[in-house]
Amino acid sequence: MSAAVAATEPSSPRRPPPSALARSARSEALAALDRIGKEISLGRDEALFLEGDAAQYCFKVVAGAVRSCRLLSDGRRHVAEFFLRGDFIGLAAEPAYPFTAEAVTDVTLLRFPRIAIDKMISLRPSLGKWQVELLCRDLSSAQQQMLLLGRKNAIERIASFLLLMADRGHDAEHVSLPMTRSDIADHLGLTTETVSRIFGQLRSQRVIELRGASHVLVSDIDALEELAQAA
Amino acid sequence: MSAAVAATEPSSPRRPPPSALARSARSEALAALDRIGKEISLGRDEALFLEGDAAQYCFKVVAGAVRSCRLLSDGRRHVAEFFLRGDFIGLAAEPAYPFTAEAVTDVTLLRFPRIAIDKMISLRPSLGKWQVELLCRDLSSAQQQMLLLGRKNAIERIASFLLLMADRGHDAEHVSLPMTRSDIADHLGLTTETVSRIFGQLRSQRVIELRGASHVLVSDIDALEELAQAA
DNA sequence: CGCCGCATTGAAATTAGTCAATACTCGTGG
DNA sequence: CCACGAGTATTGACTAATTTCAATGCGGCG
Repeated sequence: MSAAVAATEPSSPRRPPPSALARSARSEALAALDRIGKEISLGRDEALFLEGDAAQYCFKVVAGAVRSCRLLSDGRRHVAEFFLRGDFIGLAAEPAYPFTAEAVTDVTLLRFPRIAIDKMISLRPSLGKWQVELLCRDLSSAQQQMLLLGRKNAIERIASFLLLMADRGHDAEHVSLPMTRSDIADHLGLTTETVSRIFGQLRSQRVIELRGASHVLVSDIDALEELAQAA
Repeated sequence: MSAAVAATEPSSPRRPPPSALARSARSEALAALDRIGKEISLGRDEALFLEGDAAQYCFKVVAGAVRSCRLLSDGRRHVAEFFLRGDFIGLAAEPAYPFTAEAVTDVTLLRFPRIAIDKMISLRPSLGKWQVELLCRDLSSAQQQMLLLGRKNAIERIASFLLLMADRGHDAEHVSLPMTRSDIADHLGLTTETVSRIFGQLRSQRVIELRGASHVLVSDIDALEELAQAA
């Protein structure tokens, strides 16, 4: 459905590709993919697509952030993923999108017709493998998130989330949180009030500092990892 | 990683294949796949593999049930999925299993070397599509489960779970629960006590009847759907 | 027939949620 | 440049849901 890791950085430190040859075939294929994308922009809170829409396109985040969410009939919401620069959205081969995707901030995207993607995948085996790898990574992180939602308490959830965001940003010290407290709450299965309180608690324990609501400075990453019960 | 729907029943009512031709190519390929599987048996609570093991094999459940789980360092556990007859385990293309898989009951499995599977996939495009579809389905149901874990209360979780199990069994009226209360609790992010209490509550509301701990009779499926907040 | 493990039930404790009020912040317009 | 205002975020007091701890019950297997 999406990539948790930037696709324009083919060699993640976590999962090096099997060989230099495969690596170059892949990055060439990904570059070719980029070339068929059309750049589009959306304002904050605008929808890329709604749950149930025919899945005509997939997207890659160029700048800004996107959230995917599902709703219950009475309005309760869960935010499954946040997509940052380089992440793919809607890569899964389903006839209808299984979730709604909305802009968290003003956002710039590359938009790809799914038909063209499927065609490229069927022509280039390296792209097919790339798709399967992204799906596997997403599945594994979804299961990690289930562990968090099912078994971690509020502090552990926030600490885990901050570590994840720290990992994804350029600077592990300065974590930027483009989403609102409410987005974070709906991602972690908490309320905005609880998110706020835990941030306050972490601040008073000198684990983090808050430089405005959307900028966290991690003062003590070891303490944070301790608190996260690193699985 | 796994199939939520039996692979030997190629035409699920939910997701019919695009064409009769593709359908027969796929079922032929799946039959060929079955032929390279070796039948093995495990006793209750024996592990198929542990989280972090090299992912040499994948498995298909012939009889019995399997659970996949992840642990926190202090022993808290989450059961990500239950695998029943026909489901595939470990189909994701990852170098190491990202979770532990254990027999819920005595179980019979087909075991496939991953190398052989990858080879078949690269030779037969229909198998590759099948793999991608299973991954997408798993990902989507993982996200559904995140919604459950993050936003549903205990009654809604149990009701949703019973409906899911009813759907997977042969008879929607008679639901068999081969796993213990503790397995169910760890799957739904609850405790065994809460699971028991909710079963009791549903029984006193005449929504279900309990015929022994592992056999539930659904007396009022409409009420159950109501309670599940069907997403 | 009697265990042993699992399931159920009860009472107390705890965590996170709810409701309500106040404080920021950032963007806008005077 | 500063003041204002809307939308967020934070904080507090209270409530409710689920967990925890502790017994008791039940059922299947030896």
